[in-house]
Amino acid sequence: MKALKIPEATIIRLSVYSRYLAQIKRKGIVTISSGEIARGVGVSSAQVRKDLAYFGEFGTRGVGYNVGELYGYLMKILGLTTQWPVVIVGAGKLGSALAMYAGFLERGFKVAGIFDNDPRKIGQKLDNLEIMDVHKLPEVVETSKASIGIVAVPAEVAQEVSDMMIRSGLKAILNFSPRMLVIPDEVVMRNVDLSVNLEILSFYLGAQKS
Amino acid sequence: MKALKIPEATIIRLSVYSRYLAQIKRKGIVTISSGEIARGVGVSSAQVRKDLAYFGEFGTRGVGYNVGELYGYLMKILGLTTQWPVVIVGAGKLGSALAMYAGFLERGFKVAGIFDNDPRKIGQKLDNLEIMDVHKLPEVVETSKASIGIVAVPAEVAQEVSDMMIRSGLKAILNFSPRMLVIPDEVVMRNVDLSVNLEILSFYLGAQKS
DNA sequence: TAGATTGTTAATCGATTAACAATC
DNA sequence: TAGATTGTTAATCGATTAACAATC
Repeated sequence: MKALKIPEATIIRLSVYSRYLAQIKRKGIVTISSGEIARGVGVSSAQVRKDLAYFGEFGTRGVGYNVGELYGYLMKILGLTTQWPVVIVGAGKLGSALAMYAGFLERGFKVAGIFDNDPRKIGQKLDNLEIMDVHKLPEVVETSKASIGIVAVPAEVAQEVSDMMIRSGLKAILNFSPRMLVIPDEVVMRNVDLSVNLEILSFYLGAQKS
Repeated sequence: MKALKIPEATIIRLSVYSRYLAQIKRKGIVTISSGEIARGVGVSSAQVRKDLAYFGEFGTRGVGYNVGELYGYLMKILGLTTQWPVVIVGAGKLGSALAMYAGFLERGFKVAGIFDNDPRKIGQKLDNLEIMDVHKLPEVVETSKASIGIVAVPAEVAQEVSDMMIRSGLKAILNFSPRMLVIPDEVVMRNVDLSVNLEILSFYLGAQKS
């Protein structure tokens, strides 16, 4: 599929475009230009065309793009035409919120299980989802065919949990713990740092003063 | 303070370094080299030195950096030596989880108030924090001296909430809604997209197959 | 045909990496 | 002095922007 290396920034923007197009589609608009997409999401029109060009030719010169068609292509490129089962380890505040976050479901991610090692939490329900013993992880990964695991545990046990996830067969990890995880090359990982965004704001607020 | 333009990627890494140093400091280690920091957080040693060089000279040639000292400098640079009051609008799953997220408090962010417009939510308590009517926002921003607001509402009302935040006097916005917000130039904003990280994993998992 | 907009190439810009003199 | 490591400059790499031929 991918001949040349695609910048990660491009993938992020494709996700943004796809959501913007979903919104435009809902309004019943049929055709859109790169310039309109650009204005809608806050990038340049050249950027939009360049990003799309990595994957093919989706538009018509002189006309623009068919909204529904382009949306479909983007969802396909992003791998969002099938549902991804996801498992979460850590049923604290963050893990629980993520488990019930509707935004994931909207984009095709289904929580196949949430796990913890705290006996007081195991067996409790989050809506319809029962918190399971983390020892059940390998079993659930297998039966649900999950590929993606979310690490929502304290930093001290994040590496251990990540190791267990990989042993269980997960191929991708989304790490919410503020700790660098060591993983094999073939596993895909992303680190999400909730605090860092506030810290960047803090930095810029501070810089403004001086 | 800042003579030349500092890459945002540098700020993000400074935040990562600072947290790694906190961990090292707790272990009682006094001196560290750029190479060790680099290995600890997964970047190159040249990158570490370059990032620090934007702000001054913090090390000793032939020796390395004093852990506690460098940690202090980084916290100062990031503006984390004072506590930032933060307000959250939207007391749904995500907003509530963020309000109670301990990771923010650890890094100096204190939730000064959480707001909603749903009468069923107003008056309810999240731990010790009472969910307030969104009409009280301007008042709380003023009395708490908050500068930072977190948008945790559905996309449809995100712009409206952002406008209200800015009218209330907030100078920085952390936007969790998947919608581009229009804000005045002097306001700092960051968009956090929880789904996009899963989508990137989805993309790479898909690309591996072909 | 005239006007509009794509896809793509070349130019620019910015960030990372490599290398090394300075110096502890 | 010898070894280590910083701070900084220059080289490399990669991503964004500008420009325009292709074409609807």
